[in-house]
Amino acid sequence: MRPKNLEKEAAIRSIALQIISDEGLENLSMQKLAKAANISPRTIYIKYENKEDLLVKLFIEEVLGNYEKAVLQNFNPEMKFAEGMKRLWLNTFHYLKNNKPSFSLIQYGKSSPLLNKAFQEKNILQGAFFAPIHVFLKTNVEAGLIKDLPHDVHRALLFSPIQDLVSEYFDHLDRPVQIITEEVILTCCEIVIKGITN
Amino acid sequence: MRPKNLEKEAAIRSIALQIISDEGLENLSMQKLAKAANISPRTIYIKYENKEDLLVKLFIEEVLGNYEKAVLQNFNPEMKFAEGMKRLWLNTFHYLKNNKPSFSLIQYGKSSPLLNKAFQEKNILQGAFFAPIHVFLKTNVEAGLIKDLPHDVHRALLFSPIQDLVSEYFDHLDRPVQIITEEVILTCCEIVIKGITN
DNA sequence: TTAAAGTAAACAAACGTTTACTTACTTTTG
DNA sequence: CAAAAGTAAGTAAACGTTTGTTTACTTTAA
Repeated sequence: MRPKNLEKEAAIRSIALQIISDEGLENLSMQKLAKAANISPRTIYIKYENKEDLLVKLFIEEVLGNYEKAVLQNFNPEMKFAEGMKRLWLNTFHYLKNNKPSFSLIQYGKSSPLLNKAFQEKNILQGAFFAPIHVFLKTNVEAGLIKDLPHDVHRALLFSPIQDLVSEYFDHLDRPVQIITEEVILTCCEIVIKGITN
Repeated sequence: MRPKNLEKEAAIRSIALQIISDEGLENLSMQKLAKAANISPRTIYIKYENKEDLLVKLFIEEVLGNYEKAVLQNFNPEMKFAEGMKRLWLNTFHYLKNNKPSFSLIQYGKSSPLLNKAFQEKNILQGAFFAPIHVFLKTNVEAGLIKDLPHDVHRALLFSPIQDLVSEYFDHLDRPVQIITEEVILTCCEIVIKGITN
């Protein structure tokens, strides 16, 4: 039996992300993707059931999976609060600024009903993504160091600004000066820490 | 000469938003829109040049225009910082939670290259949206009350959490309890204020 | 009467997906 | 230990639909 060509599978995923990032999710078609990856449309259907299946797997496995890994690198829930937060913020910044296609699909995850639904199901049913962050926040709440709020609210307060700053980073790539530097990120992180700390 | 039927124009816009919110931008087609609005596809092309033109005008004029108006209601840049922030946060929360289709398109504005580009051009060339907020922040920086940062960075720190909380609000509509209440919003607003204040 | 607003029906192009076939590798066989 | 048999991977070309947009015509009110 002829074995699967794993390079082709990888090409499908990375080129799909590329197209979504450059032209938008609404402009990704199976035929365009096949042509760009230099394969037959049929080949995509060997690896994925249909377009929805491709998009959901791309989002959940490829993008969110790697994103989670990158963000949690060298992080552990027993770190001191400020130290842990800075680690998470810097990991997020460094990973996303070098992976624009992933960032684009993550943004679409907040817009597209298809991807949003897929994320919620995965997140609710199988225990959440980013479990160590859950533990980290819970520990710090119990120690009385930070304010007690539902986890989703914590997430909005502590991590939505860094995602917005990454978005600004990409917007500023087309402009004369880059205002979003590692220094700015750390300043912002301190501001967020100051707010949530008791 | 036969006059334009303004009701049809309004129907096109509101039904387009509805479809985008329910099924996603990638599932909005001109023919589907025409059928849902009970008009001929040709009628859309009397009012809009093409699909891009429709989407951009929907986003910039209809959605962002009304959103700006709602957020700035009863706000003025001379308010005390904490008071002004709470006004802006509550206006945002109340408007968006009652206008899910608008919120959906705003989210797409951060993902879709088409809408993102349209927003940046409008925002950079014609003086920004939300000009009174610019003044408000500048005044408070100059008075030494809040930290001095680029405006885009301020925006990420001060307003991205409220948008994320609205997203949580909608996610929790399908669940047994709503955790995002006006009380939670105000608590979060105070946390953000505490962080940015000198 | 005039002219833009509006409709029904159609256009070519592109869509997601499938059919019919070939290729390339593993396993079985003499 | 080669050669034949078997099988999933992969391709080229096509399927019927739907896409964005237009053509040819009708309606409406100044």
